Amino acid sequence: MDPTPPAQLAPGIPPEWLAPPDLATARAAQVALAARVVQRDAHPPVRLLGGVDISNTRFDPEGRIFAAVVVLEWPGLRVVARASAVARATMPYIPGYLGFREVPALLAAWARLDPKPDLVLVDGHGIAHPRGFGIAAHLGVVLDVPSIGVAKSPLVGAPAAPLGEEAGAEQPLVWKGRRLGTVLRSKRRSNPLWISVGHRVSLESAVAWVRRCDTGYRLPEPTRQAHLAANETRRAGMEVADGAASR
DNA sequence: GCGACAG
DNA sequence: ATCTTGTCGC
Repeated sequence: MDPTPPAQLAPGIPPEWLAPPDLATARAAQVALAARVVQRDAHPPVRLLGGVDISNTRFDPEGRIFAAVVVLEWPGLRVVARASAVARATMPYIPGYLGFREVPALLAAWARLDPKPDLVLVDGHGIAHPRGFGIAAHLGVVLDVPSIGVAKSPLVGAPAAPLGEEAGAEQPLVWKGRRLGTVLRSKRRSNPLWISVGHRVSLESAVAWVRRCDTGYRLPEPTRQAHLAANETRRAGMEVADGAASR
């Protein structure tokens, strides 16, 4: 693969905050960065949508993270660009600190992406997080790019009331009496999606975009395509490693 | 102190 | 996140 161009960080983001030495520092960075999250629509007209995800290999001694970011045209939802990167995990997976583990790899892939999307859907929570700084908010603030959190399971909070069984049913996501997002059953007989603001979008728009990106699957198309791309990247990366070892 | 806990 | 093809159920 090509050398990784330096990803452009938003002004005022200390690079060392991307890889804190310990959890206490990481936690402090989250609290400070969470203050920068913009929970209203402050983005250009959306012509290009983005999707990001990562893939891991079970028991990988190298601890590699295969990141992928895709761009889809709107409307149409066709993939028009893709980029990927491989990075070494700096941290293990710790609930509440996912951003520190995955964002560095995503930034590397992002730097190689062209064109850049106007709005990105991230696999994970936005502000629906103990300190209001889930990975979607993390990536959004660090790049200062509009983002939406689309998680497949809860981290904090619960639906305000039992969620309907039918496709399209939704309930407010509430935690400690606060509205953090929306729980949406995107498909019948499937577990719901946990949607929350990432950065520079309102919750209303976030939910609307996820609904618009429905292509018949549980996951919205951008995130679904990113997941496929991340897996392809992993397989390709593994082949290279296997080939080098066996030939 | 105990249990929960995105990917 | 990942291991894994076919299979049972809606």
